[in-house]
Amino acid sequence: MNPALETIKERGFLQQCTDLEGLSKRMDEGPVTFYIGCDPTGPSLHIGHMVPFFALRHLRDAGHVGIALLGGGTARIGDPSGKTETRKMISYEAIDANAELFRKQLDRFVGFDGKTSFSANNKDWLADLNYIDFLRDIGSHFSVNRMLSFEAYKARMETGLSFVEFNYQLLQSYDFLELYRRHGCRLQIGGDDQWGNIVAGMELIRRVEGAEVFGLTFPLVMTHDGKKMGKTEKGALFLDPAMTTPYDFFQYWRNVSDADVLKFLLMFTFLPAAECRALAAPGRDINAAKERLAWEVTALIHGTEEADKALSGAKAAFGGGGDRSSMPTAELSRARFEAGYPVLDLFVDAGLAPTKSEARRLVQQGGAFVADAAWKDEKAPVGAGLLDPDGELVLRAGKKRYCRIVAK
RNA sequence: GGGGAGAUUCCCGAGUGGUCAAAGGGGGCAGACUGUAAAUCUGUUGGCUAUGCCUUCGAAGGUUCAAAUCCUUCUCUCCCCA
Repeated sequence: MNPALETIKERGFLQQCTDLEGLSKRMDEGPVTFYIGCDPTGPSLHIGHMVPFFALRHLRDAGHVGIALLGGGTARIGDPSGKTETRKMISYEAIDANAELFRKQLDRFVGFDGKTSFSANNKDWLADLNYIDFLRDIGSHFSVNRMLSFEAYKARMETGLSFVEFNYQLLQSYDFLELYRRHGCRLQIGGDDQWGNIVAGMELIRRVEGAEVFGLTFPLVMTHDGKKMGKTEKGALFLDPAMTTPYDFFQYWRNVSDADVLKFLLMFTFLPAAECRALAAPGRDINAAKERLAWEVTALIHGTEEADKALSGAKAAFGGGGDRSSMPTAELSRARFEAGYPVLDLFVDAGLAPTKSEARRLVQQGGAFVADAAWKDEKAPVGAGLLDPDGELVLRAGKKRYCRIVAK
């Protein structure tokens, strides 16, 4: 098999391929142009979006040409694949703004050079489509019977599917065709929920252009206990540091299940596969492997400096040395400590509890720690005497949530 | 266009005049056990100036001493027929 494909497979990115042998042969012959689509439906990419882009880098590094297609046009109607209900419509302005944010984040991760990797936006050819022409030229190639047999639509037959969403597949197929015409794109890669759309695009190109193109999907990445990877209590694991801090991002990886460590090392880092396997080998310190995983992924997304800081902050919090100033920090008024800071307010102000009732529960259940000692009395105020000489104080909620307070 | 069913707290879902901040499950949080893992067990899960007060059962009105529960209008969803 083609070495680039071998890498993809070895690292766990290969779920299905329309013609593995044919694709392999094609890739042996020379650079293949491929694309990944991604609809800008929110203000930031999250880690779940990134799986195909890790693959893009592997393929790109093997000499192939990757296109990141922003779905500025398709986001206007919403993809029903893998969803159980209609997504809310987003304003055109918001989509355009999101697309630009996505493009910047992707540029940072992929490094678009305009030759071996670049971005495109399907708004450029979808926004001004003529309905009649589109039906005539594209729509006539689609069979409703066939579309209804696709798993992506089947699931929605129960809950309802609007006509608009039903057309998503046509637009995505048209994207593939357009990229084939403009850039000679011969391969579309994406999550396994895109299989139906990818195959449809492939068939459209065969009918219209008589050309053979390929599709390849990645497994839907689940944690070993069956949850969607990258989902936290607070929502997804975002790339935007303002939405998910590098520290929290780091902690997510530091806390993955033992059973997921190897899989995540292979998929979300660029460490050689042999090294990944060695790190996660039985008998090796699994926590060291998690720490490495966390550092590597954080460094890829936020840079090595932020990764170092997150690691250092985590070590300080969990008692492994490190630098306390890298811990999550909140600045509070010194005067309030001098007046006696009500504990409940303190935990709320530090961001460790969303409401005072939650803070109260925390204290009552023995999960509130001030300077490493459990605080038992919800009524007792925290005085300035507990601040260390630097005017600092470490609070902890439960076992893992830390906040360093700096009194000013 | 006609007929029917429904909208409950983060999610699913019970509740059909006071005993309802609302059963049960899921999820979350906390405790125990641990390795910042998993599994398991226990507790907890609207807010607050707190033995009480305020907000919440699709929206707005109304009946009543008292409404998630009854009436009116509206919005939305689903199903059947055309």
